[in-house]
Amino acid sequence: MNIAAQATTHHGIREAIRARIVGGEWDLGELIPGEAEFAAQYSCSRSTVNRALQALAHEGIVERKRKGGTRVRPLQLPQARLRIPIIREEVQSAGQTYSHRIMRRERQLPPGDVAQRMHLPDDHELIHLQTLHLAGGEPFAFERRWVDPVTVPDFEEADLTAISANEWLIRMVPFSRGEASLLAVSADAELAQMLKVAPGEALFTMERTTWFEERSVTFTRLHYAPGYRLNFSL
Amino acid sequence: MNIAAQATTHHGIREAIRARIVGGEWDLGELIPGEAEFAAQYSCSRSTVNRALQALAHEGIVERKRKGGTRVRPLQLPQARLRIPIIREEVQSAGQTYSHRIMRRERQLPPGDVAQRMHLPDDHELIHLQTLHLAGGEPFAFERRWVDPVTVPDFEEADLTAISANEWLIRMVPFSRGEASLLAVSADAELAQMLKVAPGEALFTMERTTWFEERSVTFTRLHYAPGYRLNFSL
DNA sequence: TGCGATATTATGTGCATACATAATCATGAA
DNA sequence: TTCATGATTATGTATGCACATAATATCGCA
Repeated sequence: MNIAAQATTHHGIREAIRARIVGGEWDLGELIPGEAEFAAQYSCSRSTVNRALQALAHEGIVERKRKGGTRVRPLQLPQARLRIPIIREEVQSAGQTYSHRIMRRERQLPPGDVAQRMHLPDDHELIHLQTLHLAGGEPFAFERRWVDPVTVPDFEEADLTAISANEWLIRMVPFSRGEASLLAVSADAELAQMLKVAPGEALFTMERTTWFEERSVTFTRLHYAPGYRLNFSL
Repeated sequence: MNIAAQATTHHGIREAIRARIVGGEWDLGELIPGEAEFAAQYSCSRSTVNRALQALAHEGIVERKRKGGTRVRPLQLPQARLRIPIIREEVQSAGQTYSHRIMRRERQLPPGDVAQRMHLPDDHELIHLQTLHLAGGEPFAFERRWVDPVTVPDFEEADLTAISANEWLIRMVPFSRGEASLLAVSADAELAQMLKVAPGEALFTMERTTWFEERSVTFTRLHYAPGYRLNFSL
């Protein structure tokens, strides 16, 4: 019933142990054999078993404690690696031609909730950008973005016709960390007009705030046209 | 500017190198020093550097190729680890009391789209369950679930008053893999009544299909009450 | 010059060993 | 009995070494 009888590679052993766990050899929360025991079973060194078990712990399959041993994780909480898609790639990989139109671009005071999410004072001016993303000429998503010109001084003169603001920022300020929320909103009049849908339509929405070393970079609110799904595997 | 000057532990070195990458010491796509070079710089063994760089590669910060060396990843695509919350924990961690009411429970043929998502023929009977999840007595989310009684024969007689179907299934069929989609839907009449909102309201919705070793376990469509946000960090 | 064989090189991996660290268990004194 | 102390034990981690593997560079020959 083993998935495959591999050589004594660390991920061969990882898969072997995973199969035994999934196969129900041990109950949830139960202690599984120690590294030395596995090493003997698979005739490999303890280091190799260690790497295998560490990988399983990293995945959340098992929990390990010094001296406490390794046990099957009691409640297997589903988790997934979610890739935030780049809109252009998303559209193109669906076989459609991508384009975008900048509807608005100006320097202004942000609304209170935006300033709050970016951890900025109310009187801090930001660059406000509205972009309509199109797939095959049809509205795909509408984006409202605020950028902090203090953190990204070059943004104000950036040429955003060839490359979208999102990709421009990723290129200029990589390795920024951030927070994101997913939610559903009803289309207001402006959104309805932009996306060519009826007011009140349910729109899948993603908000993102990103920082680079404690300095706010950008906040975006992205509304997808109806029918959009964000898929991932768990 | 170093995060911290640790000893020569593999994750000390990992963070040191990460800081140098983030600090812009090398351009995007540029080759960074080899393992031997880093080992010399930090006076540790090549194995230790190897682990550190492998971790960074796993994170997507760098790309490694045998003989090709290690280079900073050209386009840093944002990705996140999304934890699918368990509703009870979600409600309780917000300080509210959780409860649920089973509104419906019967064996029936599923709608075509459900059968399709579970990779089942149209004439395969499933257990259909409708549950209202409440936070502090108020509707929090409404769930329609289909369970395959062939894969999970015990489910039909499961006592779902103390424990929710979701947690029951996680306990009985752990380690199942699956797919999920996030989307926005407008409340139909039934949803509006269940969640006590106006028809047409935008509802954040999660669909999940899970399998255990090629056998379908369950498909759920979960509609959250308005105002819900799924938060995560990137 | 063109091309295939060979050498070189950077990462990938396994192993034996040594020591570190944290939690538990056993011991013994108050 | 209770509590402090030290022994025990399982995992965590670093190291030197050997060899595997893949991609590139180089060389030699036609």
